[in-house]
Amino acid sequence: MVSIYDIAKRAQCSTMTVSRVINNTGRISEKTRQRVKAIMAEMNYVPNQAARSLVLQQTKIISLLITDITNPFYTTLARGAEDAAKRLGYQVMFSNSDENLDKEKEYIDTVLSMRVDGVLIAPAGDHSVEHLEKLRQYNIPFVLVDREVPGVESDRVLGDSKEGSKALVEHLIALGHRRIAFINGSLDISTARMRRAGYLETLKLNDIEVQPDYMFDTTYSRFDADPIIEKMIAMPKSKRPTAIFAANNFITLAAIRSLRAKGLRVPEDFSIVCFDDLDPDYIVDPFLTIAAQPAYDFGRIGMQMLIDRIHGPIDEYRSVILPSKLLVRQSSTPLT
Amino acid sequence: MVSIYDIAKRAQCSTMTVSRVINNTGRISEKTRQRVKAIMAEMNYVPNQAARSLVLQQTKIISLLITDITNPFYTTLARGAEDAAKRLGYQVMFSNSDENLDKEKEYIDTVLSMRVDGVLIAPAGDHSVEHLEKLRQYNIPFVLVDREVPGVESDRVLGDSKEGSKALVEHLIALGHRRIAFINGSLDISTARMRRAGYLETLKLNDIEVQPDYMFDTTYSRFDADPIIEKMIAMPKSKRPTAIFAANNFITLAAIRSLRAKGLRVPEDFSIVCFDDLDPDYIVDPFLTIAAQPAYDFGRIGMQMLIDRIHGPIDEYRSVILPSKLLVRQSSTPLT
DNA sequence: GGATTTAGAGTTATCGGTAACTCAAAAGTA
DNA sequence: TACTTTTGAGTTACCGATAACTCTAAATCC
Repeated sequence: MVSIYDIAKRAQCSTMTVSRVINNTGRISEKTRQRVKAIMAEMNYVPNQAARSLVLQQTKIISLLITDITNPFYTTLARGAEDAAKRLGYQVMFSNSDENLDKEKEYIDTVLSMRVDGVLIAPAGDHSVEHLEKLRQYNIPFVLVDREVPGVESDRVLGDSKEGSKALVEHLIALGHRRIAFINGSLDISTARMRRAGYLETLKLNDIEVQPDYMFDTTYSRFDADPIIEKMIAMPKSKRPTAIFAANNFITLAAIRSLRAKGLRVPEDFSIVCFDDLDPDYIVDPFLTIAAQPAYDFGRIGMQMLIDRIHGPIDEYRSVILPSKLLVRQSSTPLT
Repeated sequence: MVSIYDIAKRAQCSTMTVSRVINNTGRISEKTRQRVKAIMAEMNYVPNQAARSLVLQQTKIISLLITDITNPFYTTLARGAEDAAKRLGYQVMFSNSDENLDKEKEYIDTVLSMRVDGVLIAPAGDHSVEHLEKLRQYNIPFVLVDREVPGVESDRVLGDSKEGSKALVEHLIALGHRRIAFINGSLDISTARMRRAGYLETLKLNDIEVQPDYMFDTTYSRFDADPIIEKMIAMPKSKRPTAIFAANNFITLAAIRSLRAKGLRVPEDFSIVCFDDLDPDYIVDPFLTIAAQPAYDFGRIGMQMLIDRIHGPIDEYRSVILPSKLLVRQSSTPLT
C-alpha cells in the first residue's frame, strides 16, 4: 500500500512535508501543498493509523465492554455510545462478557494490548474490581455504565435502581398486593443490591413483613426460571405470592414463560412488574409494567464523559444518575 | 508503558530473544525462556498491538458495518459475528450507516486508514458498489451479509427473500385475501427487489392482477407511515386492500402505529404479515405473522467466511443462502 | 581430532508515520 | 546596506515490535 515515502518521492519533497500537508500543521507554501495534495489523491493515499498510533500513543479506539449486545438495554446503550464516539472522532470495539469474569478478563487483556484510548464498561460484577484496577494501573481511562463496583472510584453513569424499584413495588401495593415475590439478579452486581434495597424499603414503609422465601436470587442473563416458579407455586394458596417483581427483562421473560408452561396466566394469576426493560418501540403491544431506563443516554453520556477525560485530565470523578420512568401496562392488575 | 526494550535490558538479552519468548518462535534455551517470562510478568509487560500491526501488516480487527445495531435483526447478527470473531482471535469494530451512503463512505475511509483485516458489511444500497470497489482496490477482504450489490462479486451470506415473501403472500391468499398491499423498502436494496419479485410472482401464480396503487416504496429504517396509510384508506372500501405485506420490521411497526392512530385495528381491519422480524425472545406475546430469519447465523457464518478468506486466499467466491421460516400468528386472519 | 551441524542467541533494517531541531533563502527593518 | 526575522522546507531520531541474516560455541559425525 502506498505510504508517505511514495508520496514524498513523487512530489520530490521530504516525508515531513507530506506529513504536514496531511495534518495541516507547520508552514508550507500553498503551491507545495497543492502539489502534494494532488499526488496523494492521484496515488490513492490513505494514512496508516497503526503507524500513527505508534508514534502518537493514541489509537482513537474506545472499547465498549458490555455483558450482551442482544440485551435490548445494552443494544440501545451501544448505539448511543457509537453515535457519540463517531461525532468525536473515535471508533468503537465491542465485546460481550456474558457476566462472566473469565471472559471479561480476556477482553481486558486484549484491550490493553490494543492500547485503546479508553474503556466504557458495564462490569460483570463486584469481582471486576481486579480488572478495573488493571486498567487504572496501565493508565487507561474508563467509565462505568449501569453498574458500579465497590472500592472503585471513577466516572459513572448509573440508573436510579433503588427509586425505580420503589416505584414498581409501590405500584403493586397500591393495587392491593401484599405478598410480593422478588426475583433478583446476582447480589454481586450493584444494581441487584439497589433493587433489593428498594424492595425491602418499600415493604417496610408499608408495614409489610419481609418473607425471606419470597426472595430469589438468580442471574440477569437468560436462564430457566422453572425451579423458582415451582417453589413459589408449591406454597399453600393462602401464602403464595400474588405478584412478582422481576429485577430485569430476561428474568421477567423466563418467569412468564415458566408460569405459562404450568398453566398460570399473567396478570390473572400473578401480576408482574419489572425493571430494566427499555420498551423497544418495535413491540406492537407493550404488555409489561416496567421501570424504563434511558438506555441511549447511558451510552451517549458515558462515551462523552470518557472522551472528555481522555482529552484533558480531570481532577474529580463525576457521577450521572439517570432516572427511570414507571410505565404501567397490562402485566399488573388490582388484586381481586 | 513497559516495552520489549525494558524487558531486554533487565533480562540482559536482546529484544529478539524477548520477542521469541512472546511468540514462542525460534530457538531458545528453557532457562532463558523462564527468566524472560518471569521478568515480563514482574514488569507487567503487555505487547503493543499497534507496533505489531505495523510490521506484521495485520491488525486482528474486523469492521462490522451495518445499518443500525438497534434493528433486532442486526443486533443478533452482530452477536453471532462477535462470538465467531472472538473464537478466531479477532476484535470487532462496529458502525451504523443508517442506510446512508455518505455515512457509509466515511466509515469506509476510516476502515481503510485503520487497516482492518476485513469487513463484514450489510451495504446501504446498490450505490455502495463504489465503496466495495474501494475495499477491493486496497485489497481488503469483505463479505456481504443480508444484501448483495449488482456488479460486485464476493462472498455472501444472504436470506431467501424471494421464497420468504412467497410464503407470506401465499399465506394471505390462503386466508382468502385478494387485495394485498405491499409496502417495500428502497428498490436500491437487493432484498427489497427480491421481496418484490416474490410478491409479484405469487400474485401471478394465483391469477391475481397486480394493482400498482397497492405497491408502496419507502425505506427500511424508522419512518412515518401516515402518508401511505392515508392513501390506502382513501380508496373506496370495495377497492381497499384487506391485507398488507410489509417488507421489514420497521415498516410493519410504522404501519400498525399509523393504522391505530386512525382507529383501525390489526387484524380485524387489516391483516399484516412481514419479513425480517427476528422474533426476539423477550417479546411476551409474539403477535406478528413473520418470515423469521436466522440472524445469528448470518453473523456467525459471515464472520467465519471472512476470516477464512483472510487466512488463505480462496479462488472462488462462496454464497450461503439461509432459509427463513414462516411463523403464523395473530396479525393475520381469514378474510370474512 | 578436525569438519560439519545445530542450538542459542545477537545485529540490522524496516514497518509508516511524527516531534524536535536545523538551516538556507526570502522578506522586513533600521 | 547590513542585520534581523520569517518562511518553507529538510534531517534525524524514535514509537515498539519482527524478519532475515549473522555469528559463536557446543554437539555430532566420520
